[in-house]
Amino acid sequence: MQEERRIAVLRAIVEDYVATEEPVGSKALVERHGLNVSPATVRNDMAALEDEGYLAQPHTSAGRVPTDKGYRLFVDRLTNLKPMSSAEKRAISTFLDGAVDLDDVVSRSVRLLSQLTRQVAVVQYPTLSRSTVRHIELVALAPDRLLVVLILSTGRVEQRLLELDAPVDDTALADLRSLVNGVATGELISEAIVALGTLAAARPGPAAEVAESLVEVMSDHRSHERLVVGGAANLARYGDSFDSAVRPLLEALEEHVVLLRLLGEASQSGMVTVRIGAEGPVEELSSTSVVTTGYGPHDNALATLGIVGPTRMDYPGTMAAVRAVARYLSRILDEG
Amino acid sequence: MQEERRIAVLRAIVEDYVATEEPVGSKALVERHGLNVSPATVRNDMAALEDEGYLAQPHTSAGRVPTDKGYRLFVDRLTNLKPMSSAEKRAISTFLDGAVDLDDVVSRSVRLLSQLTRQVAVVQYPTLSRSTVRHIELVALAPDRLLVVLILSTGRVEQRLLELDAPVDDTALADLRSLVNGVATGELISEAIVALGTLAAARPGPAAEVAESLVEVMSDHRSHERLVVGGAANLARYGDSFDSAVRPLLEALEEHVVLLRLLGEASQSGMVTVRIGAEGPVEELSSTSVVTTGYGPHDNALATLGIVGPTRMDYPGTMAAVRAVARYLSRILDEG
DNA sequence: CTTGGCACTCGCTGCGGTGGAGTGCCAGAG
DNA sequence: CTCTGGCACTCCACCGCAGCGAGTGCCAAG
Repeated sequence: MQEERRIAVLRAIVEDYVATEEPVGSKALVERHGLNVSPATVRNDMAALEDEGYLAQPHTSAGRVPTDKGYRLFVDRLTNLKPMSSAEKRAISTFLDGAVDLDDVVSRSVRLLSQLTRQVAVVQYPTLSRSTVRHIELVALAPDRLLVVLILSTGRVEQRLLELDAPVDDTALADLRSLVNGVATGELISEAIVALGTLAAARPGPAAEVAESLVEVMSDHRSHERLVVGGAANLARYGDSFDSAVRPLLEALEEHVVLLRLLGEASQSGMVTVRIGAEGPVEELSSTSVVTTGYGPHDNALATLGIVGPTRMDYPGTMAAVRAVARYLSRILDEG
Repeated sequence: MQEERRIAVLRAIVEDYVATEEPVGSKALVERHGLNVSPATVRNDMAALEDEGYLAQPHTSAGRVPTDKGYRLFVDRLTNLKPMSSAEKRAISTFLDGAVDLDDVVSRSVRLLSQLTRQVAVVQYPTLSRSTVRHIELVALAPDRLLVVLILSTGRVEQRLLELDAPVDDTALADLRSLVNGVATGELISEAIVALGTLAAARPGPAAEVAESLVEVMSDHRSHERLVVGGAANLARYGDSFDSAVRPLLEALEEHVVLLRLLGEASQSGMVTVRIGAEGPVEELSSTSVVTTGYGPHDNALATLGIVGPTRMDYPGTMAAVRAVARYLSRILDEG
C-alpha cells in the first residue's frame, strides 16, 4: 500500500525536521527510520507529497521541509499522543498541589506548562460567564463610598469602588446587601446580570446604583477575560528568523485582547485543538502554531489554556502536556 | 582646559554610539559635533580616556566604545535631563488620567513607560508596608468558612479564604469584625501586624484564627511586592547578541523575585537611580542597565518603577521619562 | 599642547573554486 | 504497476585570497 507509506514518510520527515531543524533528505530518512525501502522510492514519495502540497524544498537540491498543510495532516493522523513519563506526572502533581488560591493555581499552571513544553504558555482565568455568584458583599468605606465585592463559585473575587449620590446608614446598607444577594446569589452570571438590571430599573436610588455597579463588574470585558502568560524566555530558542517572528509574537503576548482571540474558539475540555500557521486569526502570527484546550470543573470548559510556539514543534509531546495540565487543573477546580 | 574637553569627547562618543550602535572614530566625531580641534587631538584624548578605563576598542584599528565606567561618568556628569516634549507631556496625562482603579493605573503606567522609553518597563505596586489599613471585612461563605478582605489606604484589596475550626453565627461574626477593625483600622501595616499578633495571643478561638490569617496576608511576601512588567517586545531591538543577552533578561523578567531585588534599593522619590551593567545585583544582567526611581503620594516612596535596557541606551531621555511618569503617578496617588 | 603626516593594523566585502548532499529521471527487475 | 540502482546535474555552504578603507599610534614641527 503506497498511500500508507507516504503517510509514514511524511511522519518521519516531520519528526526529523522537528528534531534537527534542518531540511531532511531521502538517504538520511531511510537510515534513521526503519523504512524497508530504498532512498529512490522515498524520493518518489517525497516528490508526490510535494506535488500535493505537504512538503516544500527551500531550494532545488536541498532536503524537504513540511508545509503547514503537511503538519496539519501529521496532526490529524496522530493516533496517540506521547504519554507523560511518570517523572512528568509527578512534576505536575507536586507543582500544582501546593497552590493556595486561584491566582496561585493559575500562575503555577502557566509555569508548569511552559516548562513541560518549553514554549510560551497562556492560561485564561476561569470565565465569569459560566460561573455563578456565591456572594455579594458591600463594605462602607465612608457614608457615601461603598466597596462592592463580588465572590464567584470559581473562587474569583472582583471588587469595585462606588461613590453613592447620597449617603446610606448601616441599616440601609444591610437591607441593600440582602436585597442584591437575594436577587443574584446562586445565579449564573448571565442571569444575575438580567436580574440586577430589572432591579435597578424597579428601585431607583442607592439600590439601583449598587445593582448597576455590579452589572458593570460582571460584564466588564477586562475582568471577564484575564489571562496569564509565561515562559517567554523560551522564545530565545528561535535563534534565527528573529525580528520577523519573535517581535510580533512578543507584541501579541502583551496585547491580551489579541491573545484572547487566539484562544477564542477552543472548545470543550478533553479535546485538544491545534491551529497551525495561518489557520489562526492573527496574521502576524502566521509562522506560529497554537495548541489549546478547554478546562474547568465537571468537564464543562470555563476557560482555555494552551501554548504558542513555532509551527516546527513537537506536536505529540506538546498536545499531551497541554491535555495533562488541563485535566489536572480541572480536577483541582472540581475539588475547590 | 584639556580635562574639560576630554569629558566633552566622552560625552560625544556616548551620544554617537548610542545613536549609531557602531564604534565611533576620531574623524566622524569632530565632524558631527562642533569640536574645534583636529582629529589627532581627539585621538590623544581618546587614548587617555582608554587608559583610564572609560573607553574600549572592540579590536585594534576600530573606533572606540564606552565602557560601563564611561557610561557611569557620563551619567554622573549629566547636568540636565532631556526635557519632555509637550507632545510627550500630553501623552502622559491622557494616558494616565482615564484610569479607573489601582490595577488600571499601574498597568497603564507600565505601557506608557515602555512606549516612552522603548525599553522594558517595570512598575512595582505601592508597597503594603508603608500604607495603612482602611478597613477589614469578614464575609461568611458558610458557617465555618470566612472570606477575609483587607482594604488598604492605597486602594489595594487583598483577600483570603479561611476555614474556621468551629462555625460562628452572624452576631459573633459582627463582633469579630468590629474587634479586628478596632485594633487595626487606621494603623500602618507594620503596626497592625503587631496589634493583631497580640490580639491572637490574648483571645484564642475564632478571633485568633482571623487575626492570624490577617497577619499572614499582611506579611505575605508574594502579595507584598507585586509588580507588573511590560514592553518586552522592545527586546526585539537587541538584534545581535541575542542568546547571550535577551534570554537571561527574559528569564529574569518572569522571576519577579529577581526583579524586586533589582528595583530594591532605589530610594526616595525625585531621585532617579541608574545602575549600569555589573553594578547591579544580578550577574546575568551584567550587560543591561536599570533606571529606577521611587514614587508615592506626598513624596515618600511607597514603591519603585523603572526600566531595564541595554547599557547602550539614551540615558538623558530615559531618565527624564522615568522621572516624569513617577511624578505623574505620585500626583494621581495623592489625589486618590 | 596641538596639529598634520605617515605607516600600519585589521575587519569587511566580493570573488572564484571546490566539495558534498540531495535531487530527478531512466531503465531494468520483480 | 511498483520498486530499485545508477547517473548526471544542481546548488548551497565553505574556504582562501586580495583589495579597500576606516581608524589608530607615533613623531616631528608649529
